[in-house]
Amino acid sequence: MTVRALYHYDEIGLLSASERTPAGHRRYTERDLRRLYRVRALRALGLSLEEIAGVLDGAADDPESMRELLTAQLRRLDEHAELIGTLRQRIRGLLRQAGDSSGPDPERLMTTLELMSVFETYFTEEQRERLAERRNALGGEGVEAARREWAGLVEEGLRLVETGVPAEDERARDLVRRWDALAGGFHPGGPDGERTRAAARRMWRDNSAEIGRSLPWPAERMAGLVSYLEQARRSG
Amino acid sequence: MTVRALYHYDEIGLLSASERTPAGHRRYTERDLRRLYRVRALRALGLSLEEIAGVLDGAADDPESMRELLTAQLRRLDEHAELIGTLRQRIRGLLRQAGDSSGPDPERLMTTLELMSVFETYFTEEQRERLAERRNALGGEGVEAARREWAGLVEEGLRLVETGVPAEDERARDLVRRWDALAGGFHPGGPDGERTRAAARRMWRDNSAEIGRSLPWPAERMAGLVSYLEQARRSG
DNA sequence: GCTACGACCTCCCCCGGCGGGAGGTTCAAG
DNA sequence: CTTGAACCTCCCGCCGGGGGAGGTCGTAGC
Repeated sequence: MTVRALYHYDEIGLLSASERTPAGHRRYTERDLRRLYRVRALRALGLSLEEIAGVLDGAADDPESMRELLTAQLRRLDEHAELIGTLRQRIRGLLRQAGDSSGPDPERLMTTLELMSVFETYFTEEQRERLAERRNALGGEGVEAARREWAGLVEEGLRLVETGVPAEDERARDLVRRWDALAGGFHPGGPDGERTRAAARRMWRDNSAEIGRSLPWPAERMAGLVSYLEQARRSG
Repeated sequence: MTVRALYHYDEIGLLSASERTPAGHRRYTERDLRRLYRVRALRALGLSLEEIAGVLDGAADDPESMRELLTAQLRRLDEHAELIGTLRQRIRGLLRQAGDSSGPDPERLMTTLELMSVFETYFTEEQRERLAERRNALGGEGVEAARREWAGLVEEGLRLVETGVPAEDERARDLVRRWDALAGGFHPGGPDGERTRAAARRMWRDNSAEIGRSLPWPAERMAGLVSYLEQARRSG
């Protein structure tokens, strides 16, 4: 406990010495001291000074307020703990990614970071949770199989683009259908799924270069493919 | 993302638009945008802007810095999670105390809070952990038995005080010995135990009224008993 | 009684990570 | 040409105090 904290409590009216010596020095009475003890204990539980003032001044009127405050604080702590848990998971994932290949690859790590940010820009937290649920439901091999299948679709699409097949061609439209079916496995059902699908298309359209950076194909070829597929989708 | 945050990043030199229009409007280039993505992702992991600036500007020189930063952050999050865990335990304990008796008893709750603060004043965090270990080792019934035995000692001591038996009397010194033996079960062994014992005596001496408030005997009688025992201890 | 030296006082600026507003300029659509 | 939105700079505010300047007070030793 520093004297600055006491001055601060005095300033904000949370706890002031009820007496002063003629010279102006603060004299804390027994009652002040007891109030200080309560303040410190409640601070140590993570309550704000404002909340503490409220419960200490209003507790006489409403004996329930204390319990309400504590349960509310418990909820806040629970939420906070959950947040910390997800952050730990994420950081561990990043460290695994950075550490599993023999040489550390800061470029790949940075790209992953960028993609995390792009993801959070286009999907709400709720949507990201739904998507994570779907991904977990598919399991590791399911995701890996989808990735391989998708790689085949990309190769096929790049061939269509670069051999000059128009986007209105039935082959392009069929590719779009298979592409969307594959992506569909990662989206939740119902109107939520439609929303995440739309968000994903926006994300691809606005950031195909950025996303392409994490893929084995050159970013500009991916960008071309994305706009080609978009055109084919509109035409169908 | 608000524009204020971008201005702030500019101000502290973390991220500034590399170009400006003739009118002075910021133009963020593709590279700026990628840097922004990294900043946002690292912020979302709980890193400070200063740390982010450090790792983004120094990562080229030292590819290890990123990993170090992430592991350090992981440690911080672990500590934070542990703190939150203990706070939750405490709050749950307080809520139990407030809720088990039929009517809520805010006075008792307040007294408990005061005692928590007094405890934290006299024992370091490490010492409190040791004491908690000992208490857990004794178990619930062990603590309850000690409490009953101790109540007997208090009654005995109050009789000695109030019948005028001098503190130098053998009966008083014997009481002190049994008192200390009982308390000894709650203290760790070795020099640590000596330190926590000394801290406990200081706490009793300075705050017998405060502590007595939580006991079934009047505070001033407990205060008298404490100073009597102290005198007896010195005389022996 | 005098003189150190510590403890206390008030007043003010500082941290991080922005939010919000005032007051002015610029841009794009109608 | 106007109008409304977007942008700019500059400044004050939050929370829980930390730290220092510059002055006063209290007490212990000589």
